[in-house]
Amino acid sequence: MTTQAAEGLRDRKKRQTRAALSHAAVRLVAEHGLDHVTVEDISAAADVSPRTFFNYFATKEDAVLGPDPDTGPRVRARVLAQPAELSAAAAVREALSAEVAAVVAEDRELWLRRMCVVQQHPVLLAKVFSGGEAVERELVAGIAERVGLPADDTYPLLLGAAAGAAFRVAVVRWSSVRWSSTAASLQDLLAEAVDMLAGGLADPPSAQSQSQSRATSPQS
Amino acid sequence: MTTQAAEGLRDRKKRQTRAALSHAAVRLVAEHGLDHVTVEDISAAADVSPRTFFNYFATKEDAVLGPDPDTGPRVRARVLAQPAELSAAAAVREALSAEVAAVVAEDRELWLRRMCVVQQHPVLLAKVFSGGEAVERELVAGIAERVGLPADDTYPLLLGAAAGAAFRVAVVRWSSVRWSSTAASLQDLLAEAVDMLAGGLADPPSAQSQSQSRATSPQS
DNA sequence: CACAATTGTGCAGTCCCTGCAAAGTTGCAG
DNA sequence: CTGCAACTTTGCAGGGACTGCACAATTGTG
Repeated sequence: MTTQAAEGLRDRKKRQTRAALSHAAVRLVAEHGLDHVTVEDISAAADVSPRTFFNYFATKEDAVLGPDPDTGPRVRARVLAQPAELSAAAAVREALSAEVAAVVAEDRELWLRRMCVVQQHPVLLAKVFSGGEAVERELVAGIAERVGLPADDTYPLLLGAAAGAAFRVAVVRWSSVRWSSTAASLQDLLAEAVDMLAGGLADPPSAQSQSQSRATSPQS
Repeated sequence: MTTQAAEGLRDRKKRQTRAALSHAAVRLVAEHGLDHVTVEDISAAADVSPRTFFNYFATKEDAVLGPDPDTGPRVRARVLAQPAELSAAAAVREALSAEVAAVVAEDRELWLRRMCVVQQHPVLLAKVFSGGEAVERELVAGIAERVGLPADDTYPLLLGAAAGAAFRVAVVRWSSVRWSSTAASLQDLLAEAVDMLAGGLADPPSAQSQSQSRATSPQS
């Protein structure tokens, strides 16, 4: 499904090179830290010239966290493929959940290491879901198409951005909690976040001194 | 209010230098495009050495879109200062609305130009609300404190991230619509987005062909 | 095998960004 | 006002990201 049968030698090699660079980047950065790894190191580990590196990735960060090029279209297709009875928000939830499941199943080690890297370099968080970039645009396009609104309308834009936010939060919590006793799956955390969004961010789900008593407790 | 009386010559000069660099950066980039302006150009326009530039901003982009250092704490304080009867989501809405009003009133021209820049370089969108950076962290901390939850709990993280997403969407729509006939204010767009979030992203607010086919089917 | 198309590579060069140490400024106490 | 301490600015040297360009290598095709 991910690899077409009718694929020439050329495209296969491209995939391999790209994967080699990505894997090398993730491994080295997880091992030595982002700024202790140069593009030269990565290309050397992947057996290509440094110049070739930039034929595949625009920046060093992209090699570590950049999604492969067909992630966007795939997510978009997933959103449209959800049963028509689902609300748009539910469709997005299911689509993302399916995507996470597929991606983690396919390359578990890679993603575990990626999460280590993210934990050490929160700056890269924006790129995990490619904040505002290609994937989110495709997602927005899919939502827009599904609900029959223009892609620059508030609703698709907001649902797409909110989904990205939920995804980011899920990743953060997952990578910060996985060292503790409770090991929640990324999908569960994602579902939790999306459900909370769908619930309108109603006050707190489980605070101690909350709904009424907040009025009694002076804050500032 | 913004400038304390008890402020030495030193701090005043620092403020001035920072503002000069920021203004020069925004002006030049709006005029010539992001990659046709070098740090050297900016520092020259601000009458400081290139080296000094990096004493104030870590990156070129920060000089264009980076919020001044006390934005984070200010937003946090705003969240905590909202009346206790408000829900957390409502408090965030009011806080952001107030922040936008204050900031736009104080330096309108600067912000208009900033929006031009953002429109030309969507890559910078993440930095408008400093996606995942200082301001969002402070916002999350404020929310957490307000509702009495730890700052690494899902709820504060998600509300903060969602607010950032709403802000981004509002800015996008504002800067893409302001050339058309309908000129909505940034605050209105922000309120619209936050309300949509608070409504749980209920299906489409105004879809044409969907309303019936979806209305018959309940969401999960 | 010849030919076109695509991909890999080396090279030169620009620019971003940093550490360090030497100036120049400002604040302050004597 | 004078000397000292704290801080800021600046120049310099340098590493590393990234790009354009020309050329070599490889693959697809007739």
